[in-house]
Amino acid sequence: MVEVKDKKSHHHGDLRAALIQSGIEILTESGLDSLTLRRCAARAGVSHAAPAHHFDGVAGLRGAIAKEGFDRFRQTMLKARAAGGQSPEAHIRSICRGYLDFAVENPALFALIFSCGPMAQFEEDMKAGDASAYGVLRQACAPFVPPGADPRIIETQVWSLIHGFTHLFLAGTFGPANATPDHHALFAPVMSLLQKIGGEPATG
Amino acid sequence: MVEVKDKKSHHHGDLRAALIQSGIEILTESGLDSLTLRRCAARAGVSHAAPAHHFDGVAGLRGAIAKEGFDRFRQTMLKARAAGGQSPEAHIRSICRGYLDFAVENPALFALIFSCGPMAQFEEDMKAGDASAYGVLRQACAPFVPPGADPRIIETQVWSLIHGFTHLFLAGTFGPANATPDHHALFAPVMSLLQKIGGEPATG
DNA sequence: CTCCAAACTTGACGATGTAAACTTTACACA
DNA sequence: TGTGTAAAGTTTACATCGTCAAGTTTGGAG
Repeated sequence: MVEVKDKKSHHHGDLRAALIQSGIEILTESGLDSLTLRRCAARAGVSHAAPAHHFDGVAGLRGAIAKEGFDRFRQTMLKARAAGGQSPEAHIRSICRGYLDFAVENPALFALIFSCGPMAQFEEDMKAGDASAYGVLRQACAPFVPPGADPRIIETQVWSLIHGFTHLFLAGTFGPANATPDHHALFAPVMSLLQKIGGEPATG
Repeated sequence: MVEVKDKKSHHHGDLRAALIQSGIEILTESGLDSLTLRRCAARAGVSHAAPAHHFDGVAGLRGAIAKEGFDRFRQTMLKARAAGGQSPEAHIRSICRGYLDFAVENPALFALIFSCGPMAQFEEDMKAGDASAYGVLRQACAPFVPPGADPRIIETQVWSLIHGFTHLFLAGTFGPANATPDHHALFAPVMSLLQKIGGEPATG
């Protein structure tokens, strides 16, 4: 069958993907409170109860959107890494910039990702290593792990730092976010500490 | 401050405070999704539309609860500071422990505090200095600010680190939160980096 | 005592999530 | 080729939610 939806057809083609896409658009345009099963259905051009056949209630839809958002999150960081310098230090810096930029450009989606329960839907991603958004960060931390040390120490420090700054920045803790023309200026303390965390990459 | 006594109400003694208290209880017992105007009203023993006379819609109620939660947050940190050592390093460590502990013990309230728009309701608190939860943290950072330096640099680093760890911990990024008997064990990397951030207090 | 405004109630409306019953379509299978 | 069945989507219904409008109670000022 063709992937183009036939309006005469009772079936949609790929309603699940269409609903996720609609949800992300709604999130971007109208914020987290506007993300609704019925609105997603309407935007996808189906009846209000259609999503029930693809997601387990509104929580299921939110989880699926969060998962898709998590993947776009990862791609943003990969792109940032590729665009910057190629040293281990530059990699960490670029990825953290990508982290912040994604959140600033997709605040509602970012909030959704971190408000879907205990991230249960990413459990397999977390174990998949480099395939997940945090795998990219983990990869960037690896060169700075001293031989024999637990990599999670540095990972925890870097994740906490970049995520905390990003979340607080979105929350307006560092001043009204929309009044800040360049959020990278505020980002300097994080970058400087990042350098201190990394120190010298453990060569070998 | 709220004068509890003479706010002579006709039917209820102090419905506004009762609604906030009911909301916090609902949050603690049933989570963020269960926080509802009607449920708060029912628990406080009033009709479903009574809250409208004290808060501007559900957003107003959430904001008021967040504000009260923010104050309890601050008190938790103050208590932690008083219970620990009295050196500048011990102050920062105790406060960060209080930060994490409050979030672990009140996850829904913590989430609410950081999900109420751009924290507009705390604007005056932010400027009030030590009177706010972040004022306590700011105070603890002060001894480590080099003479003439911008205090916001170290503040940003410490806030981002402790808040990021706390938020990610609640989200389960470091593993299922309920499967972690002692969250302070995971906290070690943060503490070690905190020591590195602080370095030597700028004796003045 | 009268009267008013604040505090609260009642009733209604549209929007939402969800479940059940129904209809259409695709596809395996004979 | 024809048919049955299950998936996919629709329709209807219902409880709950936020919010508004109007009515009712209450305390106190004049």
